[in-house]
Amino acid sequence: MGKYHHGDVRNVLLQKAENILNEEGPSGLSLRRLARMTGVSEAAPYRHFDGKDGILAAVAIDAFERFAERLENVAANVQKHEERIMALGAAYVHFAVDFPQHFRLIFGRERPPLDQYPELREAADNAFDVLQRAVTSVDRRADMTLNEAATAYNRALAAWSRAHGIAMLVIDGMIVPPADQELDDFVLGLLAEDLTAPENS
Amino acid sequence: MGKYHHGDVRNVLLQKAENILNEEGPSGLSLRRLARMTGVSEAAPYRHFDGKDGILAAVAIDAFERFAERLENVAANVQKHEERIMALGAAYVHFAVDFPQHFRLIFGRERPPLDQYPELREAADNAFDVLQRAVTSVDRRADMTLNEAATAYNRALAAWSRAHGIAMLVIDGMIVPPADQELDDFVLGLLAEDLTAPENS
DNA sequence: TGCATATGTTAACGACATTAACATATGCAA
DNA sequence: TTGCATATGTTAATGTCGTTAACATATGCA
Repeated sequence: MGKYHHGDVRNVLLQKAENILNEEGPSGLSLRRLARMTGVSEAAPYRHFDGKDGILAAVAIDAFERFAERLENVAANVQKHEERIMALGAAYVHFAVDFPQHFRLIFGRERPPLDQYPELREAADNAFDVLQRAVTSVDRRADMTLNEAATAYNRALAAWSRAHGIAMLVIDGMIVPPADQELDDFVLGLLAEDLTAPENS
Repeated sequence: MGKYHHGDVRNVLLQKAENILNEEGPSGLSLRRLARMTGVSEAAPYRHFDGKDGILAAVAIDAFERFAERLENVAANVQKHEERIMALGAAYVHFAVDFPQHFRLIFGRERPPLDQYPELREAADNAFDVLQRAVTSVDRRADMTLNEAATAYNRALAAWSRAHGIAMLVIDGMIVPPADQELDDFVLGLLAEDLTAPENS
């Protein structure tokens, strides 16, 4: 009785899911609506994905890959260590601003559990590896003492935390970047602030 | 026909809502379940709150107040400017770790719109005022130039961003604080890292 | 005492995620 | 080519949710 849809339903679903996520976030993404928009029955998505979490996992994998790609590009194109850390931070925030919902998805509580989606775990690990390698690369010398290694690790965490905080506060609207300044410049300025420095910057 | 519940339903609902939120987050908080747990009909909460957002707003107000209270305590008890910034950052993260769901609620996308809940807006503004005043207090001199004022503001933003980033990454499990170290010490170490400093810390 | 209002209740509506039972298309083996 | 296992659809059902309407009872004040 029922007419069949053309092929490639999986990709169409995934594409529309990305669009909806971008506009309304994970809670606005309804499988039924998604199915209706795709012109397919309401149960069809379950043939291609492991329920709602399955779709979110697929979108998150995509997001992680694009995220890692951007970071890798930046890391490869900036030679000096300090500049690279800064450039990475700016790219980190820029990605969050460009794809706020994707950013929230890969970090927030709505992300499907990594244990249940091995590919998702892989994508996540890869993205964070890129980040950490790029930040600590210069410090990874064979003759490092344990203490030096720990310091390098702490520097990576500090850089990451700062970029993450700026990204979060900006996409949540708690920080409004000045309109008369490039986003990257604004971010670079914040990253470079040293809280232990004397009063006058 | 129906038996009536005793008085003070509003507070009982609010209390249970806090508990559920702590354990399962905003999406796990269902009005119907909440009503059932309270031993009241499924429509009763609507007599006391403006739907689900209304309950979340009430919880968020509470969270903002406790948050501001902690920050104020710290700010009042640390005299030296740099130390105060650091102590505030540690308290900020500590609150997030103690009440991760509350922290997420007051910052995240699930927070009810401030426009629709004036008391919520007030609570939010107050909390951020406490923060910003404490961070910039020393810099608020009458003879400040415009440039100096901008710098002070940037320092506040930088401090806030860093603490926020650490808080988020820790409660999301992306950063695992070392077990052999006090949380506050770990946070203080991260906050003090200067990314522009030479390699050896 | 009487009545407006606050506070409850039941019952309904529509959206949702998920699953079971069933139907059709597709590709590979004989 | 035929036949069948499997992939991919469909419809229909279950149970949850937020919300609201219609109705019932308690409370406090004129």
